[in-house]
Amino acid sequence: MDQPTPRAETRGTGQSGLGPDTQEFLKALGSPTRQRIMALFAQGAELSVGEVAERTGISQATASQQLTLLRRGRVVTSRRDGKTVYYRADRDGTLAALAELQAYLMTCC
Amino acid sequence: MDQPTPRAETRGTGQSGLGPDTQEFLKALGSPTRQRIMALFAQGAELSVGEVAERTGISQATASQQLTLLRRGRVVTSRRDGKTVYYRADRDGTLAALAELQAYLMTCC
DNA sequence: TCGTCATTTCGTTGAATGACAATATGATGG
DNA sequence: CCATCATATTGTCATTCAACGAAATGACGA
Repeated sequence: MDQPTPRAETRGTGQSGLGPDTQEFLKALGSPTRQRIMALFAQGAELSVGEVAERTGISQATASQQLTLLRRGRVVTSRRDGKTVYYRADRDGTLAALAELQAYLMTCC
Repeated sequence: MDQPTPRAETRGTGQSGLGPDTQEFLKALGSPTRQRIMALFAQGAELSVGEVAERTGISQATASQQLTLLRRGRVVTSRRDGKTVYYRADRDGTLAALAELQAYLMTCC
């Protein structure tokens, strides 16, 4: 039950703080394991789930789950080529989250 | 099965990952409760532990603990005035973490 | 179609986190 | 000093999270 185009952009949170997307972004990057995964995507590298699992030493199931969380945080994007799903850093989502984070931090600093 | 030994890595602020301070920063802001706390510090407001506890509806002990985590993440700073400890947003720590986060995201986008 | 490979989902277990009550620490006034 | 107020720490429990193995889903070639 996965929607490939979930553009639920609830921008109306307002004064309560960050939007849900940015919150997911922070949560995604706040995990040491997911940070270790993200280190593999440096320089625009594109890796399959199996490669991520092998390089990080975690099982393929765990890699798939963690990559799903990273995708929910708009940190990576996925591309399917046959039976293989390739992941890479999500430039737009990352920059958007960073911009919102910056704007949010402007309100308290 | 190959032996998963991914240690001996992630040292310093190279491209392999973020520094420990920024990791703590992300972890601190990734919590909904701590985000709710941070929303109180908008516009440079300065609040005591008891005020944070009362406004968020959590106990005084929990407020103190969460504020300690936020301070460890360089998100807030504390100032003691008599028996009261006032917390406020840490401008320098926040900007430093944001800068490092930006630099880190440059390596993959 | 059938089998196989890569990924995803399911079900479970142990560790980490969040929250509270109770207690300890520290600071000020009498 | 001693009492008191505000904060920090400790102990405990419930919830959440990370990770795995096993099974289901989806895609391609024979």
